[in-house]
Amino acid sequence: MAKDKKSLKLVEPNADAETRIHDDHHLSVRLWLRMLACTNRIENFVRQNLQAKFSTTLPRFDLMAQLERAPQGLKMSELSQRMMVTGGNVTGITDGLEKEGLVVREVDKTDRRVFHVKLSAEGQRQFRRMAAEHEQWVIELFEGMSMKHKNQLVELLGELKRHVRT
Amino acid sequence: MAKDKKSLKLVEPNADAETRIHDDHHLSVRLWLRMLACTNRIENFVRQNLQAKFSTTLPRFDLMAQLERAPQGLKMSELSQRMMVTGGNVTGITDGLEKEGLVVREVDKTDRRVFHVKLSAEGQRQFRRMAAEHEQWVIELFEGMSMKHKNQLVELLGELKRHVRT
DNA sequence: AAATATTAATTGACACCTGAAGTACTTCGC
DNA sequence: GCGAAGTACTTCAGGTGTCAATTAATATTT
Repeated sequence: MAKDKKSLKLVEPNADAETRIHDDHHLSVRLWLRMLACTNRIENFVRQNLQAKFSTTLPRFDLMAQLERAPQGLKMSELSQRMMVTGGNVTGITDGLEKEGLVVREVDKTDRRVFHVKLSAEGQRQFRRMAAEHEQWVIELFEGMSMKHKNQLVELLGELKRHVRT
Repeated sequence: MAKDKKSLKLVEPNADAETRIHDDHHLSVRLWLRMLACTNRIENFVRQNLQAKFSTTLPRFDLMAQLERAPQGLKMSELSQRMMVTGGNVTGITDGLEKEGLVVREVDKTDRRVFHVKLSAEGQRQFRRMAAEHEQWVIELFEGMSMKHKNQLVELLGELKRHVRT
């Protein structure tokens, strides 16, 4: 049952658009699941290594990494923001690191509500050792991929990050 | 102190290679951090919505999603593999869902160690409602990005996923 | 200055997650 | 058949994560 040309012109563009939209939606979910799978694998690998070689955890490492880049110290709220976790969580991790002497809470002179969290000398030493290894693990994980493709990924993820703001 | 041509030929290519390698290493870490930032944002968004609109959590949703695609049921170990989490964890999440009647554990006829976990009728109903909304959230999050770029991302992440195989 | 609102950090309840140890069952090798 | 090895799942301790409520200090309003 062939349709005449007029009918085709009216109907098919809509059908195509719908197909395109449907594919696009499917594509978004597919993309999200694939992203999740990749990060999970890498995260698991890094976490296992941190545990096996340094008896520490990813959140502890992450917190120390933030502090290493901020020698003047960071407020609890700043850590919370940068680590993208809630404040209560930061309290717990900081407590643990402080108990082990890797981190110190310094009181603010003018606002007694805030702490400036800093790496201790021991914390710096330990972090540097871990960071060097950590970099190797990441390099190893990504070594199968060409620099060109890595650059493309960084670029596309940057775009995504901007769109996902808030 | 100028070096002669022979010396230059020997040394400079190495220097360039080292620079390139260093950039490449830096790039890998940069890429990893950016990936992590993206997935964290999306994950937080989805988790908050699941909590607010369905009073459930991402792991529960994830487990149900796995079961929905496998009407014949999945063993605990299969769930563990597919969700990329440990077995002990799956036990806990399944316990919770079973207690709420969304999931059932059926014993295997021939091997009394294994369970076949399935969605209950109620579980299927509830999951379908959640899945429809979930898809909308994901589409919304990715809507700023062109289909072409999404396809590129899927492609590149697929390559990465293959390389990261344990 | 006193009342009110806002902000920084902590606490507590609950869910997740891992790794290691434990239980129950099946299979292997003789 | 029978004991050892292996497999499927659970349990437990400890760290991570959320949200909501709380405490303490600072800012604002009147």
